[in-house]
Amino acid sequence: MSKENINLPKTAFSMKANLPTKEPDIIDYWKKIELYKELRAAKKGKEKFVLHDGPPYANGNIHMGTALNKILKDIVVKFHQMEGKDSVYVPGWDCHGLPIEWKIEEQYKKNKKNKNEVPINEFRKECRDFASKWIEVHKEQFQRLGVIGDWNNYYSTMSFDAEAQIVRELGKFLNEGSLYRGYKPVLWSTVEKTALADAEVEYKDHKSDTIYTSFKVKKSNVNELKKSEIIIWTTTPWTIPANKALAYNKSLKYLVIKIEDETDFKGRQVVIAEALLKSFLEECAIKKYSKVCEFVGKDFEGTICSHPFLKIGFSYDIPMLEANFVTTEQGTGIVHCAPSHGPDDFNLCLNNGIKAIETVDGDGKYTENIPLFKGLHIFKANSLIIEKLKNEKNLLANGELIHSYPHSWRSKAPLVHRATPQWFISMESHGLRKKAIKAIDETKFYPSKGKERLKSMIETRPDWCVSRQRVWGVPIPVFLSKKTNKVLIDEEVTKNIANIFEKEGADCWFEGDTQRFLGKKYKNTDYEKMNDIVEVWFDSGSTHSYVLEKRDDLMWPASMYLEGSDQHRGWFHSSLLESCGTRGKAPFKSILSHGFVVDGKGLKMSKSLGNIISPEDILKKYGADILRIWVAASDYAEDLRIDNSILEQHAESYRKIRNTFRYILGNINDNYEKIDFEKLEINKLPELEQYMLHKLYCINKNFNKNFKQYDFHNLYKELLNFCTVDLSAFYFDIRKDTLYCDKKDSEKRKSTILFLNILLDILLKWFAPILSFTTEEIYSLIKKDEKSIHLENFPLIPEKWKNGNLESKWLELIKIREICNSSIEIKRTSKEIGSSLEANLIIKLEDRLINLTKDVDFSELCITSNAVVEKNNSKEINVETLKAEGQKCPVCWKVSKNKCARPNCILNINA
RNA sequence: GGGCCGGUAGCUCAGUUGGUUAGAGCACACCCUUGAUAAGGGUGGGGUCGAAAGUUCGAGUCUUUCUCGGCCCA
Repeated sequence: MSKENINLPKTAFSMKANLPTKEPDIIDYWKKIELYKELRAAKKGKEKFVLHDGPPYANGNIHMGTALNKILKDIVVKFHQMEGKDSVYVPGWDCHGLPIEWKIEEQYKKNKKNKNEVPINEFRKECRDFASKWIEVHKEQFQRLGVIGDWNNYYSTMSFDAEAQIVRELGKFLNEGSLYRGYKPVLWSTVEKTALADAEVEYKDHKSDTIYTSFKVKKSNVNELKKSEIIIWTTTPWTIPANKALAYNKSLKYLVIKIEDETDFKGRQVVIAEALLKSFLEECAIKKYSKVCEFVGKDFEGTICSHPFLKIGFSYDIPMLEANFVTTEQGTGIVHCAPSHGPDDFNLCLNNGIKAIETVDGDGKYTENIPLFKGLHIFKANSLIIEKLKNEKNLLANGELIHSYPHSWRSKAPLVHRATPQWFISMESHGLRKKAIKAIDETKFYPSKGKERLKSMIETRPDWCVSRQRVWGVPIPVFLSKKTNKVLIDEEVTKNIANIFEKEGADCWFEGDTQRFLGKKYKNTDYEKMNDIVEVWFDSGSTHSYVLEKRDDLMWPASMYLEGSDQHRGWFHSSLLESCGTRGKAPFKSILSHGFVVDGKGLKMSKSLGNIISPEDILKKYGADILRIWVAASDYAEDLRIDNSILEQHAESYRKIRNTFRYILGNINDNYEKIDFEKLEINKLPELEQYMLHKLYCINKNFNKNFKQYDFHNLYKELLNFCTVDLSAFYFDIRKDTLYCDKKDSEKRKSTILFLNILLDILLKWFAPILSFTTEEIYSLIKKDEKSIHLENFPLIPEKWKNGNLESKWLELIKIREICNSSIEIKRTSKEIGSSLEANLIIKLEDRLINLTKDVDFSELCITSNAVVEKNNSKEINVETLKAEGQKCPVCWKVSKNKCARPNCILNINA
């Protein structure tokens, strides 16, 4: 009966969220109202914030890392939009490259189709279709996360305009002269028949053949050396036929020893680093020997050796060269150098006038430059080489070694270093390295440690190899003169090629008449068209040129690039180099990098550990808003942990937030009234509401501070704590009495409702970038005429809400309240009372606090039936709890011997 | 193997230039409430700050070594 006399909360906002079924409806709604267009229209002409999307590879379903990245981007974009900026987000995809090519080749293998018999453009079309298919899948998956962007006008690296612009960009390097044709050993896969990018290489254990072999000294300034042989150790016997030099360390100590064992080497003098003598003797099973002499490495200067295969046709001189990469970690202290098969070897030889030649072809077979072995596959050569070395009596020992070795990430086949003609962008010739380092200094990094990470990479990286011997990509638009073998450099030709690509796509490079690329100035019979393609990092590193610069809705440079920390060597890196090379500046003003998603124990997710958790499963079980909370609550500067218990915890927090909204909505009965903050007459409000306004002011201040630093986990934590500590356990609990029991026209109740309206307005906006779905659900409930919460701006909280005096007073009150609670708890545990309304308080305070709190009703604050304040002679706060005696008011449930003080109380009405 | 980054309660995170008994929320336990109810309130337990050594009157904070994890590189 009494329930009719009180105002119980009533709302259409359900307690149960049901996000997995509700969220897709909200996405449909956003599509229907064309939210992205609305967002642009709402901020037309405002300052832009452009988060330029790093294109994910259009291949396979998204994983947690992608989900994290996209949600974080969306949170940043939404924050800036609500800050008042025109915050534009255009998603993009990376489409060219080896992984897709492999997928198509796999299909061919399944269907017993031979790739070499398929016309190149038919193959390319299949790659293109494959990428297109995955773009569509990704689009749905990203939108399901709540990500708002220009999904209808996304960019891709394979669009014709992109392919054309990539040609123009590369042309800039070509025409200025920093793109050069070099001959360098690159990591090569004999299975895929291509050079591999660093990112395409994985290191894992591999069993290699090892040999100790000897090089006879032909000429030396040291007498004892003239009668000696140099010993080398290698894990790649197949490179011996390509040997062109030996390297020593000038500061190491070396020994000449005479072997006495009854072997091929009996009586021969060999040279070895002193530090490695022991292991050498052991591994070569040398028992008897004598020391002849010792000397330091620099004495090797001028020494010339002959090849172990001297007698079977390898008659060229082998000089000994000084190199600081020679160490005493393993081997003999002298390193065999094959300039075609190792970067160190290559550089050392180049500096000494020894050029790398083509020793091994793309299939992994020796070329005609290697006598005796021509046509033999290098992976089958070791045993033959070992046998021949034995025949020549130049093999001391051979064995096997398991060590970390580069492999192709696709085929898992071991890789080799192979000298091939490649296209490079020089880091030095036009000051690229310098420009890039300067650009890094001018960029803001979140977290700041990213700056050093990127810088140290740029400082030490070699020239950028931009060519690949594959087909699915943008062709390197270059012609070589058949007469001079020189590169044709003519801006007009580059421009011409780009314009053709723009209309027809890059496929046309591979078929039809080449004359039209050359124009009228040159004859196609005089030039050879190159068939290499551009590596994909150049594709994506150029997005700033064909996305940021080309689109009217975007701007160059971007406000921010936001990717996983691995992209310091990926997209951040290639974008920086490309842009500094062509424009002298970075294409971004700031970089935000995030860590990796790991499991609950901090281990990376892997099939073998079985700890992989997919976004799809989370969406099905919890919904996107929970995933978004996980992103917001985690510290992205480090790795982000996720597992079921972590998600469960965030789901629990979500329920708390949801119920906070539900309490407000219930008490205002879903009748939201917009309050003008500026016109608010604060002084007319009860002090509690004034204090809560001050609270809002403070939290807003921190909110803005945290946002400025992209410190979302602290921002979210403060909001969550506000909901639990300040609202649920404090303000809401206290004001239940007023809301439920006061007459609707009571001033206090009206003030409470007023505050709840303010609170709802502010909370919705604060949470909108994170809880994109839930806040929209609420918004649609209370604002029938407005389209979306995401079109709103963050609240502007008037300075006059700040009230420092009130804060210090209420901090004291809260302290007293806590002591009261402890006192009540004692009586509760002893079962003397149950509800706090069964208690009366006697609070003893010192004079200072008595004066401070003389207008305070502690029974209201502590939710008890009565509370009296008495003077305390000590500085302590003492509280005594007594069981309230009398009758329980059926309306407000306060226990009293007297009549209820409330005017609308039933007891009074009946009396 | 090398470089960089990190390890604070079961979980997510605070912890200012080294300075009292290391904090918050969640989770947990117990109690209350049944007018936010698959909700709400109260109280409480829980940490040798990854390990060891060192510098210091004093170390979560500085140094070194080790260990575990992550990213990048070879």
